Amino acid sequence: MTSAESPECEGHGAAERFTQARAAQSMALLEDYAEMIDDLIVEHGEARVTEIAQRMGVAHPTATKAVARLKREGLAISRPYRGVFLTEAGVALAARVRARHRTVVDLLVAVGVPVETAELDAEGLEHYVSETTLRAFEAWLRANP
Amino acid sequence: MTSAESPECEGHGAAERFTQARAAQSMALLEDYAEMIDDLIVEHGEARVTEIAQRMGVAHPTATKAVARLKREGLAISRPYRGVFLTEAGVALAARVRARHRTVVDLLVAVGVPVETAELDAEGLEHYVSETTLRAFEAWLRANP
DNA sequence: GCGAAAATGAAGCCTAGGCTACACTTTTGT
DNA sequence: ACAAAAGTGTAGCCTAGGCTTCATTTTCGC
Ligand SMILES: [Mn+2]
Ligand SMILES: [Mn+2]
Ligand SMILES: [Mn+2]
Ligand SMILES: [Mn+2]
Repeated sequence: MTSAESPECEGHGAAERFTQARAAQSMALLEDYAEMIDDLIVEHGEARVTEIAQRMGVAHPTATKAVARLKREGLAISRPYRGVFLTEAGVALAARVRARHRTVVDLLVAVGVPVETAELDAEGLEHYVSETTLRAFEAWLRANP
Repeated sequence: MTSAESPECEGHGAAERFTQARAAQSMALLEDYAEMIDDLIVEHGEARVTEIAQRMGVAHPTATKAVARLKREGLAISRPYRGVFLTEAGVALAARVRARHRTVVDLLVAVGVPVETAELDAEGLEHYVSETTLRAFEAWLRANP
């Protein structure tokens, strides 16, 4: 539309895409930390801030801030100088995120992306895969084994 | 690896994934604005801040800040109370981003994602698709027409 | 041409998410 | 048992990217 052709041809469809992408972005950090904390608990029985920071590739106060946000959102609990643990909601999120991550990697590999690259890209991609798209991926993978 | 089995079994491979994802994220905003400004110039001959803001779904000062960053990075130029234009580098970025966006949508649709959903998800996904993955998508689409 | 409307700029506030520096607590080794 | 080392918390700084509010400029209608 050059300016005001029809009252509402588009112009509102465009913004929605970006708004949704921004919403997904705001969950990305939470999702990655939840999954990683769950990994650490499985491996070590607890998740320590220092190791979370190491694996995320950030300084330890950065990890501390992320944990604070997880707690604020009801996804984690912790006490001073003790390990970090996930709430029920946190564990559920971690499980969902881990499954989605795997599906994304599987689909990438299935269409010819090298495994190494698939692992790298999936870490960013996963957070923008909607439920609908995820189900489409799963269906396609089942149909193309 | 419970703690320190082998000197460097892993623990450094994990962080790289997140570091790469963060790097991609820092380019996402620039990419979307460059593409949109290019769209507007093609449609209207120029890109006005108000319309950029409308299409991005943000307030106009937010768009102004984004344009300031584009200028700082050598991707755009503008003068007070006049339209925004792209530099050669900006036009090149826009073209690359537009092509990648289209490829991502095409691949999603090809594996069974509804077009509407593909358009929504692609707006976030595109920024995390590496060159290697993009080429794999293109090859797969050629092989599965 | 001029006044009203629209667009733009500028200032200032907020949160998220990075960082360093430093203080404090816990763990560890002798 | 106690000193050193490791881990953790806190404070404070930075940038990006949202927002509102208000001043200024341009554009438009008459
Ligand atoms: Mn991730
Ligand atoms: Mn992941
Ligand atoms: Mn985008
Ligand atoms: Mn796009």
